[in-house]
Amino acid sequence: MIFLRVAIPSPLRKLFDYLPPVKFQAREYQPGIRLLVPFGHRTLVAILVEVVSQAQVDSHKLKAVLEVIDDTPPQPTFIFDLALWSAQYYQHPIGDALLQALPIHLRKGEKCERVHEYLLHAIENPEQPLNSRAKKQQEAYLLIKQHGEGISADALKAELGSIAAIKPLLEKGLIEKKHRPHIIKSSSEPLREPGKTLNPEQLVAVEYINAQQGYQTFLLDGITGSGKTEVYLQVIEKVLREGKQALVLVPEIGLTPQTVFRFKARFNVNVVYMHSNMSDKARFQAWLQARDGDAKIIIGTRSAIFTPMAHPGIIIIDEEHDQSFKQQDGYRYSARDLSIVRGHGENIPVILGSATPSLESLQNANLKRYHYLALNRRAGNAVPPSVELLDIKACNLNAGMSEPLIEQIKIHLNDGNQVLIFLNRRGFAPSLSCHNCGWIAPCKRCDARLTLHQKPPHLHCHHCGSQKPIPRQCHECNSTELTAQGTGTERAEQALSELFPDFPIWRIDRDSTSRKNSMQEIIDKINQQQPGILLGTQMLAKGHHFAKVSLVAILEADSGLFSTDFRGMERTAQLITQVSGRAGREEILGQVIIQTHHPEHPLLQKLVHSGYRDFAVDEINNRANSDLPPFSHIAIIRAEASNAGRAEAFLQLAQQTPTIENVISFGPFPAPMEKKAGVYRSHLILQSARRPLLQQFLSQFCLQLEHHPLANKVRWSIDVDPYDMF
DNA sequence: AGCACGCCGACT
DNA sequence: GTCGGCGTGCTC
Repeated sequence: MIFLRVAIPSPLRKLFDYLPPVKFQAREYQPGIRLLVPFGHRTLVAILVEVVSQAQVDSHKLKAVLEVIDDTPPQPTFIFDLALWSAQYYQHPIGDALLQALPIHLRKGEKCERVHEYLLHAIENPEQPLNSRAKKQQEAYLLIKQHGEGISADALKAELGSIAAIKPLLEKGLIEKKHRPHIIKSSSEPLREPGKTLNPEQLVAVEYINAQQGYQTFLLDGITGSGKTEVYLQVIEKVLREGKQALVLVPEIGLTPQTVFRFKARFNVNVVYMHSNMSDKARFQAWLQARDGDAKIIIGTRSAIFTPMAHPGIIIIDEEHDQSFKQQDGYRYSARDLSIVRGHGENIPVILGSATPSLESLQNANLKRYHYLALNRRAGNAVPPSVELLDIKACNLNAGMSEPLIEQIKIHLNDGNQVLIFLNRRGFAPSLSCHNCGWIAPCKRCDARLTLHQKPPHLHCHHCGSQKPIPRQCHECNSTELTAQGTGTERAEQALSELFPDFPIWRIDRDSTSRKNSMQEIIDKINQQQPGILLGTQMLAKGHHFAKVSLVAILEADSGLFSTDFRGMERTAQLITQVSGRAGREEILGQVIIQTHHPEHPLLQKLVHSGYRDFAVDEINNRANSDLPPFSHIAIIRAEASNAGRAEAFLQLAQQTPTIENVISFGPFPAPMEKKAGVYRSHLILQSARRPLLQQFLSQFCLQLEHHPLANKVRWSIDVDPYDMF
């Protein structure tokens, strides 16, 4: 008798045993295949983990598998094992973790088949004549006839706008469908256009990486504009020449058409990408092409780390410090960290690239776990920008801008250049307060203030999304003197348009770019090169190249300096450095002005006068002195409940279970924003100097939590290697 | 997480 | 009388 032990997408951290399907047939059950099983009152897609001869529960409780979906596992064993490893490491329920490693199409139980793409061919001597009145059909027929090798329905649609004519033409036998051969002309020469000439640093990096065999991790630390992408391209070239594939992960907002275009322009190979705004079907087809080796370059965001490759060649993580590589809810895995595990397992190199590497990666380079490669020179003759701290302690501010800054903006605009103003706050003002009694409009569901927006006028909570009209009177004293406190991008835009009425202002934040393509439209306008002001939030910090920007102004550097989060300083430094990198490219000398109330802050001083790397050395020392990551490893147990105190009570009880030696727990503490979207949140922090010890402890601790008397009354989750402490 | 079961309040 | 509110408990 055999039993099928399967993983079920549920929050339960265990496997479930099933009987083989009733219509029993002698067959082999390979781990990794998908099964349809009855579970409670539902039918779910499950994944076979192992075949056992002894069930873990009484046989009368066992149900039978309804259907075997796959004959063979849809993904290679290695990816299945990676997903298992990740479920274990991140302490996430196994079924959910295994299913999240698959494309959505497969999670839903769809058959794992490649859609055979058809090409339409014209039939030479059709039995029926073409209907002379059907103009659309004639047009389509002629176009198809022109394509001797056939044309896809998609391409036809692009030409004609409609493909309604295909059906009648097929029925009349005027055209026919033929399978497109899968192997896309794999020309022996992968280069479509020659690579750029490398500067000596790039050359060293490319040659160093290409000289290594098998698994190695390289930290490519290259300042903005130093040509990291060219290094990636030339390393990929070697991979392609060996007939292997490259997986390139980019931050969520970094996957733009231009990114993909750069790879397609260079190489004569099938490049696919996976992005959240593609259809499930399109992503699944890209996944299949990668799995079967037909896609040679795969570009994707976080979840693409689980994309199988038939001939793995290299993994590249661009902007490795970016927080979007860590999933921030549910299954909290880090695609960057998994890329190292994967590279090691598949014995292929991994490149982590960034202008502002994470302190973890820098420390790994210090310990010689990673090879450190630096690119310090900007491409062309671009000179690094001059950076200054502007003390605004005693300054009058107009919408967050000091007099000296406004003067500088004027100079740069009059020189015919563009100015970039960075303000990491959306809306008109971060709060609305009563001039008479000091009351501040609060969010009912969060421990937060409501942000005032003017376009359209309303109060908006940026933490839970709730909105309400602007009150006319103070809720405490009924005074009508309500005033906007502080500055957001809307207000800065208004002030700038009054100060500089002759120049265009382009505002870039979530509100101004919510419409599809509106971001691209604004960027196109900016790149028309006339002088003007770009004003925006961190959306401005990444990727986009603005050739005409000569001045970058950071209106407020202080918010991250005294953050309760130990990574606050690191993030601030990364953001300042990334934004500053937008200043001055090519022939224009760049200037960066950072407004601050704390010009004497030692880390700010270090960052401005010595740069990110020296800053990082100091900050790594600080981490070492306070035993924080990367010098220790932590996990957070987060609990939330609608009932105040219950989340904390849960963790309080949990905290009483003894830890093992060398694992310590702190807390529980109320979360930095205790109440959010109507729920109360509490944290328990576990820390150890040794990763395996923390792992060992967490495995048993999770099981205890699951059977905790309050476990059903609170929502709880675990975050291993948390990125932020919220 | 779902989903059903179950036991109390305001509707045709 | 019953539709539906969400507390509680279970899932091989």
